[in-house]
Amino acid sequence: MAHWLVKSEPSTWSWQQQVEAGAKGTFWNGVRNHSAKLHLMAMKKGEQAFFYHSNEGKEIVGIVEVIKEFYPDPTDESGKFGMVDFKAVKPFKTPVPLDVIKVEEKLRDMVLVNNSRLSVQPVSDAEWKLLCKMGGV
DNA sequence: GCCAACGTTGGC
DNA sequence: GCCAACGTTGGC
Repeated sequence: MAHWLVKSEPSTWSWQQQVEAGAKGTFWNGVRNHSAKLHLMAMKKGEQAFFYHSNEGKEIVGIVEVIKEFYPDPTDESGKFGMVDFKAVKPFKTPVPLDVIKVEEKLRDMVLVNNSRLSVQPVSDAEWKLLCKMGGV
């Protein structure tokens, strides 16, 4: 099973809001990048992703799960992009900030470190396990 | 608030 | 189809 990492600016959509959305979750729209779109399309229901706060916090704050696979984004006039639905699974006991990820040798190949602008990215099994441990989950 | 990195756009 | 110019993202 694949794992992922999604980014959001807290001022746009925060972890807190994701939690408040509850079990029915919410859509994840706004992706207008083809690499990110390909990752969204590859997601399967039940797969999990890290929820990362960009700009403010710059840390992984929790885990979300895919509850609806890729479907067209009605707010995209071009019709090229789409979105998935996520629900919050559980918060990190200890959020893992970017600077900690950067200095951890095992995480230095993460897309988050090397291509910080990609808003949806894959996470390897090893990275997933380590980050869960670091987050106290 | 600044600026580097990246993606996209548009002229040729 | 190439590449310069521009806009956006996101770390600092």
